[in-house]
Amino acid sequence: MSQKTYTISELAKEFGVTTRTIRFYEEKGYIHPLREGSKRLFSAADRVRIQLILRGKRIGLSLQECVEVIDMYDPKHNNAEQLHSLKATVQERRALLERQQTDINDMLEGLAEVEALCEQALKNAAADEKAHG
Amino acid sequence: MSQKTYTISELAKEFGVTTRTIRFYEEKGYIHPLREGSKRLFSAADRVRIQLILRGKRIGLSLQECVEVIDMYDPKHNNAEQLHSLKATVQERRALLERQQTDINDMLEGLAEVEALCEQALKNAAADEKAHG
DNA sequence: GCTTACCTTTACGTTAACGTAAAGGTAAGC
DNA sequence: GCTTACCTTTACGTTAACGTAAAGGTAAGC
Repeated sequence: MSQKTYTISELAKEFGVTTRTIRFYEEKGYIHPLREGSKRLFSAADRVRIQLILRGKRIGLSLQECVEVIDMYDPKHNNAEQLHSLKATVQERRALLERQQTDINDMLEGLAEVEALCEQALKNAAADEKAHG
Repeated sequence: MSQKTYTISELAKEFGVTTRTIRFYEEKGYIHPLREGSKRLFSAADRVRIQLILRGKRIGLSLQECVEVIDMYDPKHNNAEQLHSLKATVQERRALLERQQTDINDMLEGLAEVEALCEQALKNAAADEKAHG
């Protein structure tokens, strides 16, 4: 049984990006799909990798940073000499992400307040309408 | 008693950005410091606004998006006609931020695992060292 | 066999968010 | 009065992450 593969437009549609975006990622060496003739053939692993890249992007990482984080999950980069520096990188990234969480929480709180104010004002406007309109 | 003001380099230093960044924000109309002769004088309100912009940036908003969110807090934009569209904008932004939180949580979990693996491998390496070195 | 819907490469264009260099004004301290 | 440390404006440069256009190959369906 051969593995399931995907075309470029299938993945583009699934992830809500253009085919240009996916080609760009290959151009930069972030993904390496196989070829069938000249056409790209994406494996399940390619698909997951693109998914991870886009997830990283959503939290504000650059593409470069995305693949750095993703490659941390790859066992072949875990040779003993690099473990110390890898750990440092992970912890640094972690601190940054935790700071982002704080920022997001602050903003969500603020937005909840504004939303409540809006609803109150809308109610008042509606009551006003009823009384005078 | 006159209000406390700040120079451009004071704020740049406090927030860890260059003076160019702050001038750029004014250039784009995101802040409007007063002038004393040709020199910029930043009020406490200016300072807070810059702080909010930088906080927005940290969670991946564009400058434009930052000021849009910030201006939601400004009562003078809350006239009745715009409340509905304002509320929609707020909720949209909120959904996006919550998605980002999910993404960040996923990534933190993954990084915690990798970190644990690293520490284990380092321990093993140290034990190995002791046994054979 | 010809449309239609895909796919390909090459290559120049675009926007955001500043960086950087040039050229100069000003106020404080020795 | 001259250095030092600030401040100013103008203007061209840079990087990331694609967009877009041109020019063409291919496979399926009528």
